[in-house]
Amino acid sequence: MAEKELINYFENFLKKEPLFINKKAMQMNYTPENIPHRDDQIKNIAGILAPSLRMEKPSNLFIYGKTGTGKTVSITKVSDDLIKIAKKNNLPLKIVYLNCKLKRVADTEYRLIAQITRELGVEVPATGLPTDEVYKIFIKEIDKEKILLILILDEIDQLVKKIDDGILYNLTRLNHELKNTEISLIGISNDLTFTSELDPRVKSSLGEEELVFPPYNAVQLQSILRERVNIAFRPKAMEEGVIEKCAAYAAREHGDARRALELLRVAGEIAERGNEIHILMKHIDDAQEKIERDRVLDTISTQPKQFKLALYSIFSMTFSDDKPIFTGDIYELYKDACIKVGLKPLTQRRVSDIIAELDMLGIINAKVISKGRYGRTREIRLAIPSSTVPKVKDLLKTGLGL
DNA sequence: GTCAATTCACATGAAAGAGACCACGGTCTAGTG
DNA sequence: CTAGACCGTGGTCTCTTTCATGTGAATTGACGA
Repeated sequence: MAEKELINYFENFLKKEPLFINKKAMQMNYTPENIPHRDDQIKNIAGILAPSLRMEKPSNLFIYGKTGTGKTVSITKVSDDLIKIAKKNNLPLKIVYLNCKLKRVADTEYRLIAQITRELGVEVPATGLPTDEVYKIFIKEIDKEKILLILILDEIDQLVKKIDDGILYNLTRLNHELKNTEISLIGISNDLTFTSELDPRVKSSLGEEELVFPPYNAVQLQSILRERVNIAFRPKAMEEGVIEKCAAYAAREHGDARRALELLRVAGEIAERGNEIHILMKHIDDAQEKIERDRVLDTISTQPKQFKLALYSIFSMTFSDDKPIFTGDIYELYKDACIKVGLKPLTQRRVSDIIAELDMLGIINAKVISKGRYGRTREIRLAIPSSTVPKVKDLLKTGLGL
């Protein structure tokens, strides 16, 4: 770019009215003033938690709902307000919110307890201590004076999937050991069938109250989007029908409001970068593609080397609809690739697991089929658009030093 | 032709090992008065 | 005498390996029509 052009570009940039006026409102961790279409649920939660203000232990609560149905916003809203009131009246009420899905934060029993203790203001080493030692520290900390602790465990299904439900049992039973303090648990789960796999004892004590967050429909999504758009964008920033389209896209994905907001935000960013005055319909499509591509590239780049190698082997196969590929083929290719890179190949057992995990990540589709006399194996197909394959391959090549 | 047994090529489970990371307590060392 | 360096022990956590068991339908082969 020539000198003059660049200057012009910057000047134009400055002159141009920005699309966003408050981008924060479109970001995920933003808690809006209003949460539309969730009045009933919020009232419900408030009603259940309200006794805590009188220092009575609220019932344990269980909240279900698919992703992006407003569970987390609702609960943070209620707990924020609750804390405000408690502070004003000098009540010893504490609320700890934890997301169990976050890797290396709360995905094991040790780390969960350690993290809660940290939230309460006591430093605990990240590792090195026996688990019951951490329990002791935790108990000592909360039980030294009379407080009421409300523990919110988001994505609790992940926790139970990774460990077992013994930890929940321990937590519910903790109240018996505490002299001063009482603990209430709030579990949030994306998986509606979650409790059926729980130990009946845990199930009954945890699910004293239950609440379901139904998915938003397209009309509700529209009004949510409108509300946020008014805060985030300057007036008349988008073409007619853009919001409707966003809502429709997200409604197709089981009414995920988070998705809808992200879509609109990315569309805005694309429009801004393209020097457009309005967000157009086509920006939504571009955004959809970009989000998907970024997701894939992001998940792949954070995978360990062996995963990349396995994936590279998969992508080295030629895909066609009439000739699917199987685990055995991949493993042969994978072994060759290992030798090329100078890595010790893993066993087939492990590679089998890796393929299953890549399937979970949505990068490939691996279906277990039986070929009768010719054995049982996974039939592997691509789950990403073929247009992104070259990009992924490049990423893998540089990542592996091929 | 029919039906049960066989067989393949992995899937799936459980258990245990390796190696990284870390805290704690005890011992050693060097610097200080 | 004491603060800090340096070990050994014991703990968690992730990634793997090893060993064992499971599995669904194409194939096979016996059997009867």
